[in-house]
Amino acid sequence: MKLTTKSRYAVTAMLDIASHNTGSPISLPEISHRQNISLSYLEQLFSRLKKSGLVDSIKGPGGGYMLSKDANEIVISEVIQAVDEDLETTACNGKSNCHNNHQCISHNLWQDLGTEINNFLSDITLKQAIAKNNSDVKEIKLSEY
Amino acid sequence: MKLTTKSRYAVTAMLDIASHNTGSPISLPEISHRQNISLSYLEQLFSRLKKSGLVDSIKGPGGGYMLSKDANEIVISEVIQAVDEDLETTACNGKSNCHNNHQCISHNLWQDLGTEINNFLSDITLKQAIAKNNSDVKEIKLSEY
DNA sequence: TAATAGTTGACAATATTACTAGGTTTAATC
DNA sequence: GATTAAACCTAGTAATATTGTCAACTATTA
Repeated sequence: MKLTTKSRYAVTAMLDIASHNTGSPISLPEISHRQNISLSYLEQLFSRLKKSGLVDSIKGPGGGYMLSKDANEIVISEVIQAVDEDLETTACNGKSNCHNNHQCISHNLWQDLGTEINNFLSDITLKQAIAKNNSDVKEIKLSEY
Repeated sequence: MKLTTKSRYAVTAMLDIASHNTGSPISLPEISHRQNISLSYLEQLFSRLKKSGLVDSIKGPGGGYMLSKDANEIVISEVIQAVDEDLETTACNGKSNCHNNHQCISHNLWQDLGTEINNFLSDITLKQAIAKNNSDVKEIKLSEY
C-alpha cells in the first residue's frame, strides 16, 4: 500500500464525482477546476481508473466520467491501488530459498503493516467518506450557493 | 500522512534495530546488508531519525545507532513523519476566504482520512509490530541459526 | 600514537516518479 | 458538414528517490 499525492488526487477526484452525482457524466475540466488538479494529470489518473473498471466514460461534448458502481460499493483502497504501481515485491519475498533471513523477517513485518492499512482503507467507501462530512458540506452549500 | 518506499525503508530499518536489540549499537552497514538498503540512503534516513530524536548514535569502532526510547514507546507514525516531508498544505486549506468551496470540501474529506490513517499508525509500536511476527521469527531463527 | 572502523556531511550522478504541454480522435450540436 | 467539447494519446520537463564517491571527524585498539 502506497499513499502519495497521486493517490490523494485520485481519491479526491473520485469523491468529487461521487458528491456531484446527478446522473449525467462529470467532465475532467469540471473536476480540474473544482479540485485544482491539472487536466493533463487527471487524464492520466482516469486512464487508470477506467482500466481498473472503477469509472465509465462517454466521449464528445456533454461527455465525461461516472462511477461504474454505486458510491457505497467503491472503497478507498480500490482507488489507490488503481493509480499506484504495484508495490514492488522484494527479491526474496516468499521464497523458501532466501539466504538472508533477517531481510525476510523485516519484509514480513512491513507487509503485515501494509495489510492492516489496506484493510483499514478497504472498510471506507466513497459514500461513507462523504457522509462523514455531510453536515459541513450542507452548511457551506447553504451559505454560499 | 505520506506512505512511500522511503517511509517503508525507515520503518524497516527501525524494526531491524528493535529486533536485534542486544544493548550494543547497530551499525548502518549491518542494516544495509540485512535489509538490502544502500548505505548512502540509510545514512540520509538516519540523519533525520536522529534529528527527530528517535535514535542515538555512537561514533567510532563498535559504534552505530540505537533506539533512544524503548521499542514499545516508539510508534510507526513517528518514524514515518521523521523521514517524510511535511504533507503540503493546499492553497485554500483552512482559510475562510477560499472562493472555491468544492475544493475545500474534498480537502476536508481527504484530511479526515489522513487523520484516521495517522491515528491508526500511532497505535502500533515497533514492539507490537515485531511481537506479531514473533512466532515466525523464532521458527526461522531456530531452524537457520 | 598510528591504524582502524565507524559516524557524519557534502556533493554529484542516475533512476524513477510526478506533473505539464500539445496533439489526435470521437460524438454531439448547430 | 463545420464547430465544439470532451476523452484519449504521446511525448517532454520538473521533482524526488536512490545510489555513489569523497572527505572530515571520532573513538577504539593494538
